[in-house]
Amino acid sequence: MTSLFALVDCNNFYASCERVFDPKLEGKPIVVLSNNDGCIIARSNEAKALGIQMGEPAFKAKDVIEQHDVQVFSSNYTLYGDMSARVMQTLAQFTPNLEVYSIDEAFLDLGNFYGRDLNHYAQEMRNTVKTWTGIPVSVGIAPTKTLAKLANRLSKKSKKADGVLVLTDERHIEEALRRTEVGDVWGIGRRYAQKLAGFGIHTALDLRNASDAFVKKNMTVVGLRTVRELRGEACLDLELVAPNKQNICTSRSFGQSVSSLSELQEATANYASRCAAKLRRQKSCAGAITVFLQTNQFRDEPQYFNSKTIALPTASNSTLELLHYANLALQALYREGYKYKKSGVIVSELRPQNQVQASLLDTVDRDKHQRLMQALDKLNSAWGRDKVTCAAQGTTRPWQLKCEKKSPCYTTRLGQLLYVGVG
DNA sequence: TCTGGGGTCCTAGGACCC
DNA sequence: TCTGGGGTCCTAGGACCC
Repeated sequence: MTSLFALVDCNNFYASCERVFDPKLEGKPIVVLSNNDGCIIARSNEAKALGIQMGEPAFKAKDVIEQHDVQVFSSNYTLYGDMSARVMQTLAQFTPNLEVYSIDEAFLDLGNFYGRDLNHYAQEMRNTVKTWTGIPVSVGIAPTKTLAKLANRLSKKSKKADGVLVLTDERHIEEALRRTEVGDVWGIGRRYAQKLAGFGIHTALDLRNASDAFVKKNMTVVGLRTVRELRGEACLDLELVAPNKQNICTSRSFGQSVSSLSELQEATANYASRCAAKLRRQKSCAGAITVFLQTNQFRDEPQYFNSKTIALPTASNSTLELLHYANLALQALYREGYKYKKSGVIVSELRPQNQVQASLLDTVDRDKHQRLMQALDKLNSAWGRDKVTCAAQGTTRPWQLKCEKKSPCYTTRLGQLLYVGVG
C-alpha cells in the first residue's frame, strides 16, 4: 500500500480573512501587520506584486504603501482563529484523517484514494472551501508530506495548475524537484541552504540525489528524513491529535519602551496569567516558570538581556501562584536604568494536572485555587478574555501594544459588542 | 519614530555514577 | 599515579517550522 497525502493551504490567509468581510477590498493590495504593528506578516497577491516582502518592517514599506493605496490591517487573531476553524471543519467533510498543521494548513490522508481522479477531487475541495468560507486554498497531493508541501508550493506558482498539483508520477516528481530551490524544501532553512550551496547542492533534486552518509553527517537525522521523503519514502505520519505543548510562552514587545519596575510587573502579571490560562486549557501544570527581559537591540543604548527561572515547589496552573513566582523572578532580574522593549513568561516542565506530586510542606489550598480558577475561566470564556483579572494585571496598561488598524471581529458575537463599545 | 510571537527537535559536551 | 568502559542526566546552542 502506497501512501498519499494532500496539503491544503489557505492562500495569503490573514489577508484573505480581511477580504472576506469587505468585498470592496477585492483586487486591492492588502497587508497585515504583526503584533505592535511592527512587521508585515501577510500580503495579498497584489501586495506581493508590488515587491513588499514578508517580514519587512512596516516603516520600510511606507512609501510603496502610500503610493499604491495599500490597505493595511493590524492582526486580528480572534478573527483568523475563527475563520481557520471554519476551513478545517469544511475539510473534515472530505476525510476523517485530517491533521491541522497550522492556523492555515492541513494535511489530509488520501491513502485510499489511489485510482481516483485526484485532480477533480482536489478541485472539489477547493470549491467547497471557497463557497462555504470565502477563503481561497491551494492543494498539493503527493506520496509524502514533504512532497505534498512541495506540490502545494508549485500549485500556487503556475496559472495552469489552477491551485491544484498532483505529484504521483515519478517523471513529474523529478521535474518538480528540479524546479524547486533547495531552500524552499520543507525542513531546509536559510542556514542549511547556504551550507548546501557550498557543496554544489542547489535544487531539491540535487539534495534528493545526495548520499545518506553525507546528509546525516551535515544535517543530522532530521535532514536525512527530509531527503527520504523527497525520494517518496514516507517518514512522517499524520498526527491526528495535537500533542500537548511541552513549553508555553507568552511574550510581547511593548508599544513604547518601559523602564519602571511597576509597569514591568503589570506586563509580566498579564503574561503569567495568559500562560496559566493556556496551561489550564490543556489540563497541565508547570514545574518551573521563567521570566525574561530585553532592551531594544536596534537602538544604540545600554543593552540588557536576561532571564530568571524559578522551580515551583509544587507544579501548578493557578494564576495566583504563577503570578507570585513570576513577580519574584522579575524582581531578581530587574535592573534600573534600562529602557526595556520586550518581556515574557515561559512555563516549562509541564505535566498532566492530575499527576502532580503534592508536597508535604505545601501551604497552598489547591482545591480552593482550583475552584477559583474554574470560576475565572468560566467568566472569561462567557464574557471575553481578561474580563475578570487579578489586580496585579493593572488596568491602565501603558505598556500595551499598538494596533491602530484592527478590523472588527466579524465572526464572534462578543467581538462585535466590544468593537461597538470601543468604537 | 517604527524591526512579531510561539513553538519543536537534535547534538555535543560536561558532570557524575559504578 | 595511571588507566578504563559504559551509562544517565542536564544544559546550551543550533537548526527548523508557521
